[in-house]
Amino acid sequence: MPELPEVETTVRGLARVLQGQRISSVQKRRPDLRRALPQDLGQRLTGARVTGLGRRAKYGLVDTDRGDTLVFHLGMSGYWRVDPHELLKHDHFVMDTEAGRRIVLNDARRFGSLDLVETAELGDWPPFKALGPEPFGLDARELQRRLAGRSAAIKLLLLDQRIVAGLGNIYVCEALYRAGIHPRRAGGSISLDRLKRLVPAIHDVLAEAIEAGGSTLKDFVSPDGELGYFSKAFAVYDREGQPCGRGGTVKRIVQGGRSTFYCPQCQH
DNA sequence: AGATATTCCTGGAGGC
DNA sequence: TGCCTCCAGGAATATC
Repeated sequence: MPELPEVETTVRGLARVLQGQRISSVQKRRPDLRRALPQDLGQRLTGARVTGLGRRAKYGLVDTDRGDTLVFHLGMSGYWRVDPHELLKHDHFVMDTEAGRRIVLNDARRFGSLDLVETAELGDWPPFKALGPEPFGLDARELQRRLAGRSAAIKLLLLDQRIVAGLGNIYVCEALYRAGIHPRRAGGSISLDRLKRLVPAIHDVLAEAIEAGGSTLKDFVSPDGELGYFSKAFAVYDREGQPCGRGGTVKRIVQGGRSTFYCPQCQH
């Protein structure tokens, strides 16, 4: 599912098609995803030139020369296809460039979003305003400060986008495993020494996933249609009952209504 | 304030 | 074969 590495991979793929290109037309194939698409999306994008692409947390950003940024979130099932032969069920948004390229957003579950925000106002845009720091650039002391006084499980706190922005269920499980930290441990009780193992673990697992082109799981496809392969490298995620690789056996528990995978032998 | 539960939606998997 | 239930994912919202 799209977490930070998949969004990063998607943005890089879209950049190859969109960077510097003029948008010739867009097509809304339904009026809403998670929320309504902007009424004036078509007018504001048509004829605009793409000046840059970027990412904030799990959001992809497409800047235009009109001072607007198209902000997309892939939710749980969203993905872009490039130059598809045909349109499929759940293809909700189509954008064409003057160069004759096409990108199509498919999102069966519609937990994703598409917004058009004035680039200069992005920092004040409500969904961005509360976001914590990017995982890259986060250091152990900063994380310790953000966890201070919190009694909730570290697993849940790392999923909270206000504490760190961009982590999802998969990479939180993997990072905690790598750092040897039990997912139920109270966030505020973790020593600085242990956070100094956790932060690099987060960096490493994300960087490796980006390097691998994002994980596929069930329905992530990179923009050029190639499947990523990082999912083969999961140590614990979706591996209940299987060996963790260091002699332990992966266990599944539920936290906040969602599955956590960890190794009781390796994580304390 | 913090912690927890619920909601949105579809499709795939597994049970009978 | 079909019908049923359960589960996955992210984030906003509601409720304790």
